[in-house]
Amino acid sequence: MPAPAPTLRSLAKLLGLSRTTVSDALRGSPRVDPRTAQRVQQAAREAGYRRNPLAGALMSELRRSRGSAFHGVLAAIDFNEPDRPQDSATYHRELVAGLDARATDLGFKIERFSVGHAGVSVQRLDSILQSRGINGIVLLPAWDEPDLSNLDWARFAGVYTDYIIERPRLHTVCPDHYRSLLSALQLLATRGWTRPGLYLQKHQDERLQYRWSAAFRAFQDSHPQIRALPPLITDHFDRAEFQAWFRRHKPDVVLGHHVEAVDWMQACGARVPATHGFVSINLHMKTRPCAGLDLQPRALGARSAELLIAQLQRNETGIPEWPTTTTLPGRWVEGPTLRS
Amino acid sequence: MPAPAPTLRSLAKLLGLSRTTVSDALRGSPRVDPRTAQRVQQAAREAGYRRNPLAGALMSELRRSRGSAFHGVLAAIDFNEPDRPQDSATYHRELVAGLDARATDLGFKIERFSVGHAGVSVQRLDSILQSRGINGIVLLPAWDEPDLSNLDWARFAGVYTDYIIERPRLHTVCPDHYRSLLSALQLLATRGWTRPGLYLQKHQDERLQYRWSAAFRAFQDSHPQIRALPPLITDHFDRAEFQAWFRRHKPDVVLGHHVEAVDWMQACGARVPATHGFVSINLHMKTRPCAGLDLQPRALGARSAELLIAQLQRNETGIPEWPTTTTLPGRWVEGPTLRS
DNA sequence: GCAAATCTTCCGGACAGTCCGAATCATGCC
DNA sequence: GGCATGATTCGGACTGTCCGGAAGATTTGC
Repeated sequence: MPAPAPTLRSLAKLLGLSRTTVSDALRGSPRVDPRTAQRVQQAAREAGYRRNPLAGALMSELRRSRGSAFHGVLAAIDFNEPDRPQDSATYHRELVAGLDARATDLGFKIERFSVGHAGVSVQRLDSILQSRGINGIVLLPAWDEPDLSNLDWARFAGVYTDYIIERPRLHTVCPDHYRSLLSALQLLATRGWTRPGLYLQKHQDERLQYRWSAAFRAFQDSHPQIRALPPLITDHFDRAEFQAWFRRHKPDVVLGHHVEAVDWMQACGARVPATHGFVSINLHMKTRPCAGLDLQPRALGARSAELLIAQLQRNETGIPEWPTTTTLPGRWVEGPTLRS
Repeated sequence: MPAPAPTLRSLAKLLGLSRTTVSDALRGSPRVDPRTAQRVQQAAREAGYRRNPLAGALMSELRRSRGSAFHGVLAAIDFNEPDRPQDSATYHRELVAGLDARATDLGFKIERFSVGHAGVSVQRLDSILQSRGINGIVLLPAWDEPDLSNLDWARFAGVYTDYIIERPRLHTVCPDHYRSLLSALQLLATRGWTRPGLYLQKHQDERLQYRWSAAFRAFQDSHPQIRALPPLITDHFDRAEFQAWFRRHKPDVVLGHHVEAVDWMQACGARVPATHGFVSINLHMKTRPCAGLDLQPRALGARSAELLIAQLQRNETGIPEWPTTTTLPGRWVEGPTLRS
């Protein structure tokens, strides 16, 4: 018969102290006599006491927010960037939808906030969140490098829903671009395509640390039967540049973000999907029906909610010691720009 | 002045019922009169009641486990592979150490099991785990593709601590090889190294879907001032092959797993660290002091424990609908094989 | 027809750890 | 001696859940 697990109260009784003194002592509060604190800590070690992190999280929240009880509200922060491309709106929306759905399942609620330019300042955000008793934050993808280092992170737990954030270094959740592109290329190879071409905007590749082009090159290197066409990586989408590249290297299937490339290919005499193919590497940016990769923003949003809520349940706030990246491979979707 | 948020107790008082009846009613317990339940639910909606998810999780766990000493036991499964290289033993040990430490923090305990060859069969494992009431499983890295699809996954939550597992498709936790190598190369570039060379065993690159070589190529592509030497990727570590490659391409710094390459370089006339450098891309495989990347198995183990325990606390078992990969960048470590 | 058994519905106790105001006691100063 | 100050400890209140049992209604058995 195993002995029941020691609790604050049983430990207190053992020591002839009150549960509060024991609690304060274990957390190193200056309100207790150092000698008492030491005695308590030793007794805790010997009794094998382990504090229940869930209870800790609950009580800390409950006591701190005095009255306006913890209601599990999470903030979704949108960076109001004027130069962000419009075509990422669908992706954003789906991300928030997944976030919302999963958070609701787990008993939390999402509220959206806008920061920068048309939105509030970071300092204002800090006081808004603190007065509302919100301490879980999801940062929606930003086009440029976001900076929220001015927030008082000791009070918050946060997740960024894109590859890299340095200010501060938080856990991130994002698509597995590398693996997604690799499996798309593998699928195309089994269907007989031998001259895949990649068309990217430079900024899109750089912000992912070249993961798109790296996967493309790695696939070429490991598949000798595939023609190693050089990818076209340009500063801006440009018809003339694309067509020069297309005519010169003659890809049979083009992979890229910009669906309008289909028109440009057809203007060069290619027939899509009869003779040539086009594959979108982010279907949420498409402006017309298309085959390609669904990067699954909805599932990413759900996963972000889980990650954040797990932190809150462990009562973990602040910048993580070892920030991690959680990735999800894309899902292949058939479409009219590729013959089956 | 905002009204205080409604709680179970305030709602119960309003309705003239006890807090337990209200709680049961809101969770659809068959113990309450359906008419009462409906009345409660309507009142809750009108009052805008939202249950505190933290308190819910805590109490649910508390009541269910009825004062047992620990909240649960997790299984760490080791695949007993005869052909696994010996040099991964340190990495394994550190991984388990991190797992154990974090699990203990969170009120869980780790027990190790061995499967295959010298260990038990998968079917035997299934019955052992079920009879012991264990339902959280961490799979330690396997050299070949592990197969645990025969386990009755409806009862288990699992995490694999390496890149890819297909049988079944679980969440995984592993180093971010791509990002680690990229930042190591960037660091070397800022220190003036211009001819980095990569030396890999083929199997090591393939099981990571070419992430090592892809990062190496991506770095070369994006840094024109760096000489793009071809990586040496061989079936086995081979001195003659290495030296031929070294003499021909003259790398000034070599990155790889196999520290013995330092001897081979020196036999070719290179002086390490005076004129040339060597960087290990997995310091836990080193057989002598060395500069390089610590892939942080301890932190990975800790993260695996968190991921698994979060699933258990949400009461989620079975194969996840969308398996994700959680990665952690390596940490740069100085050493005697590289001048500062 | 009435006691006993069964079922329905609701209630109360116990539980976790935290925070802050209040209580208690010792010490210093005039 | 009286009062202010400081050091230390304590108690109350807080969240939602589970289960044993109370109270009352209904059915069963003879």
